[in-house]
Amino acid sequence: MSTKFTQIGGSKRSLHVQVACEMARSIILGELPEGEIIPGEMDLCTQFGVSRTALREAIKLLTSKGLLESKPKVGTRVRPQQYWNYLDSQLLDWLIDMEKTAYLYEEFLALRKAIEPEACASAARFASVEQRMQLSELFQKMDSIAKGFDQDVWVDVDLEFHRLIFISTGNSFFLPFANVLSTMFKSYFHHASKRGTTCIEEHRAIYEAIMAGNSEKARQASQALLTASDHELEAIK
Amino acid sequence: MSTKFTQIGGSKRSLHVQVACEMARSIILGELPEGEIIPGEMDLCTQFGVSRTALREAIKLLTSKGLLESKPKVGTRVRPQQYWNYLDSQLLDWLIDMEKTAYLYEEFLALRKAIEPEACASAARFASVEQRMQLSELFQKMDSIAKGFDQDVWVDVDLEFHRLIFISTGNSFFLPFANVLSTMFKSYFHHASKRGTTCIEEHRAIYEAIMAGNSEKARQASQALLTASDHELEAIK
DNA sequence: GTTATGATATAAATCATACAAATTATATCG
DNA sequence: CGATATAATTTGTATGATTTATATCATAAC
Repeated sequence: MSTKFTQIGGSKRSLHVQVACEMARSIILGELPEGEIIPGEMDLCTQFGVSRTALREAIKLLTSKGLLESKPKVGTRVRPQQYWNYLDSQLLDWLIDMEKTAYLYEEFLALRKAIEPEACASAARFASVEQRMQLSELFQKMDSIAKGFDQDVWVDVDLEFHRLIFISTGNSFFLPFANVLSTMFKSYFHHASKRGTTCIEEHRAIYEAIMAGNSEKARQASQALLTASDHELEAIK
Repeated sequence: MSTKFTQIGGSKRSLHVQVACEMARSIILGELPEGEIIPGEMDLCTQFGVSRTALREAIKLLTSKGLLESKPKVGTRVRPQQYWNYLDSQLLDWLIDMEKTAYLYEEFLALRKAIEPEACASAARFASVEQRMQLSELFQKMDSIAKGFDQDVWVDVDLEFHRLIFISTGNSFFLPFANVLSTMFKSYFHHASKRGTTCIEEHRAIYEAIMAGNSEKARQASQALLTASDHELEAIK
């Protein structure tokens, strides 16, 4: 286990987050296998070159995300992968910066196909008056941007559109998806840089269905958009 | 802000988790409104009667779940609700122990309706040979338990059945649902104590469809089960 | 008057150290 | 040989000192 980790320092993020990120990396890459007891706190402190306070806060962070589990005397062990909370935006942020994680985009699209049509249907039924106003405002912005296409601006507005839909469901459990979606989008457009389709007509269909309170139509429109996204993903591979 | 929190101590769980739980409670109940700066570390230490170490680890826990956010000089503030990670089993565990959270069961059922049919469909396509064997074993157990019905045993096996389906999708993003489902199930059967329906035939339909690799049938069977669950929930209200 | 620039106060961040508690392993005694 | 006590190890908790980041305000430049 000697000198597995490199010294930390220099970056802008807080120390314990950097340490947590490094450890998460090791765990995800399988350098620290599931069930394995990781080195003791003191060992890790010297390896990372940080104090025990910082290290422990890093461990608490990873414990909260389901990656670690520690007991007095026995040590801190890596929990089985099935307990990792992939729907945590911070964890996801660390994941997608790694190699061989392209498959995550496909898996995420599969999740979206399950969840977003239902979210759109719910939004059509439960969105408040205020939320419908916000959605209307947002879509008008999208519509105008779609013509003179500017990718950076588009991503932000597109994201806000989908986020607002999740919020408008009024279902607490749909909220985390908005955040995860945000993380995935940003990373996706960052890596697969130049791409140009806005699918504005598909978005319009969703928008109009939600405004009309037609949940069945909203569901179908969302499915249509995601099928289009599917073709995009194929084109890139 | 004086004496908002009571002294901590006595329970079996680690200190920082108890503190985190108490703080989460206050936040969720709105005693600490969104955007509000919570008292400084020293204040909270004296209020809870714990050291700064314990308090800070508690804050890190809540930060990881999206409830808090802290910056030097400015303090630690409560993040807007839309960033809270409701799909974190620990957070959920704290939530459902509180009053006026019955609505969570309904919201969760709505989420299940979106996600589980797709999960079953995926499992039918992607489950490995080993996973199919495990599922077979599990269902036989369910079938035998369903006759001489013992609630405690049933819940465990039922849970394992659904968990295995999520795992069998091979999609990382479906894994967290298994854990959340587990938390919700346990709480549900704990509160609404005596109830007896196993829906064994609905489960059988799912099981057989997955084993047969018939994803469309698996999807429909799952929908049928969830509709039955819907009626159960109605009966309790 | 408006906009940069820099000092300062403050709260969190980090460090270092000490002690407590829990659990495993070992050794001792009946 | 078995049960119980003891010791050793690892995480858990506590505390004080020190460092770093940033909002605020004062000052200087434009």
